[in-house]
Amino acid sequence: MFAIGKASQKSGVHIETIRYYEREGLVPKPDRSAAGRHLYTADEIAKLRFVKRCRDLGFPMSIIQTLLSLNDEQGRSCKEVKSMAEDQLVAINAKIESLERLRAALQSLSASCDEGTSSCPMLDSLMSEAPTVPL
Amino acid sequence: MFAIGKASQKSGVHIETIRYYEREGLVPKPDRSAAGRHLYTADEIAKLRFVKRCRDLGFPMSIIQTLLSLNDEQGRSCKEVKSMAEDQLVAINAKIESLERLRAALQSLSASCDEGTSSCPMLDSLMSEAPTVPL
DNA sequence: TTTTGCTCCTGTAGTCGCTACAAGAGCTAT
DNA sequence: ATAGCTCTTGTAGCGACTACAGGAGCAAAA
Repeated sequence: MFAIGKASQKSGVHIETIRYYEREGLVPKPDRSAAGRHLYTADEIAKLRFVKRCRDLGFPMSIIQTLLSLNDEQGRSCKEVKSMAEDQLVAINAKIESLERLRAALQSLSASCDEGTSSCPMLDSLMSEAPTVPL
Repeated sequence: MFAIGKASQKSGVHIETIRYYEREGLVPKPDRSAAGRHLYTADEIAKLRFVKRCRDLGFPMSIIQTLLSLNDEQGRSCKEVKSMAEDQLVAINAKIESLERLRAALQSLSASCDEGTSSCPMLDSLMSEAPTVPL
């Protein structure tokens, strides 16, 4: 049994964030010591670590909630998990593509921006009705 | 002179978002008609369009505020603008790389997840102390 | 002219995923 | 005993919106 500081260290989730997850019902509030402190079991810490990894993978909390319940459920969870992972992959790919388009636009605007000129081509383009760069 | 609905249409910024920008002081509140409605000039609409384009390029509001003031200032703004654009490019590249790492991790986890098995390798890996996939 | 239905106004609260702070109680090491 | 860390609850803030509620105004059809 570990206090919240240890649980935070072992899971990699900040103390404040653990409390936030508990408030939001993403993970259950653990039992307490006589003095009213939360005490975490190894299982509860594993759950926190799971949440952290999923967040790092870009899953929103609502999806993580579902994943946690699939995990508790045992059984034919794998198919659903895989499909959620694939949805997430699609979302990540979309984000990457949109950032790449953005980068191209910014690079082209930035390249037009030379040092000596009195007005700024980049600002002018962004202000104009028909921009020189597609977004 | 255009009412807020037209200004929204012409700039591509949602009405509520225009009001939000005005509340935050990013753009000035326009003059009013006799009946108390905001009336937007072409210039004010251009400013809104500028803010929209910058937001689409991923600039935060604080940077946009600086860009707007550089634009008003006239003069040797171009160099500073270019440097801000380059900072933004660095940030975008970092985001793209981190998303690509994420994608690799998710793909590898998802690939391990086959349909028939009773427990889910992906969930197991995410729950375990030493994960099979680097983040 | 009245009525219908759109637009506009202000103000407030909600979103997501935290993060920070305050004021107090408890626990541990010297 | 004391110093200094850790824990508790509660609340407010972040960025960039978005979504109401409740009311006023305005333009065009009947």
